Amino acid sequence: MEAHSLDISSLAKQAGVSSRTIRYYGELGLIRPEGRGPGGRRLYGADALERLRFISRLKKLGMSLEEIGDLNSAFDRGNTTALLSELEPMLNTRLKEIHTRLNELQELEKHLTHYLNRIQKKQNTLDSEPES
Amino acid sequence: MEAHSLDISSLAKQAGVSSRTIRYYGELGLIRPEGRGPGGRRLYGADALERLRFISRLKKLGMSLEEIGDLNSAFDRGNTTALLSELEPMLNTRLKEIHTRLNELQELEKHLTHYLNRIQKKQNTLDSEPES
DNA sequence: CGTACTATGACGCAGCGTGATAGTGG
DNA sequence: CCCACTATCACGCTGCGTCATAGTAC
Repeated sequence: MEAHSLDISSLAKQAGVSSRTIRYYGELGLIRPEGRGPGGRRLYGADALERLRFISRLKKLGMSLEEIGDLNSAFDRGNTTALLSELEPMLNTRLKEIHTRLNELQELEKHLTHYLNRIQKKQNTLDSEPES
Repeated sequence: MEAHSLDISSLAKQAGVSSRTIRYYGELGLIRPEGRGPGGRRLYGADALERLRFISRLKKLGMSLEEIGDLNSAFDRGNTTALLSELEPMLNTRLKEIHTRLNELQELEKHLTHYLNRIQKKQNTLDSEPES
């Protein structure tokens, strides 16, 4: 194909993911090779790298691959406005979930600390005391 | 069996879990019925309820079923000292993981907030400065 | 001629939810 | 006879890691 086509492992290295990950994203329809080289090998264009980085950023923001897939058409059209307006509610949802999860973990932390204190004091009431 | 044997759904209700969960715990060797009733139905003693509650408490502390399984022998022997001494390092590990996770989530929160701000600014820009 | 890499296919993981199918209690 | 409940499979979910098998690039 094009002179600047990348094979799967080159792309993987540049994007900081594994080849397996790229194949998996392919199964989900998140990325496609420009074409296939000899031996059926996937050949990717430079846009694939950009797309992989886009995916990685969204994943870092806690989005699922399914949600990311939902943004595909906007990304494909290069329609920034549409992309942003779809992205915003998703990220807000994520933000709420993170707050919830933060609270849960802080609760958990308190319980654990409490438990550990009790253990250290050898106050064994593990299997009979009710919990708050 | 014993007059106070419980069937799986009664036990489930009292323990606040599903029948499926109890069967699954059975597969993992976390709980066993005293015996089987007519039709092969599982019959549980009162100790099963106690054990399920123990499991639930540990799960609330973020422990995996596998870790919980490791505490089984101590629980079976009713050896509180042994149980506590095995439990403590596990809980400490959990606590560290929770701290790590808390930090990650807080980072994530910052990124999300930052991103959302940029989106809103971008949209404003795009709104006032239509397609060129 | 190696051997490192590729392709496809499929199981594994955590903790159950959720059917499917068939046998039972009351 | 009904209907609700039980029993035993077994797939689904999330995001790949990893192994198996076979073909291929260099």
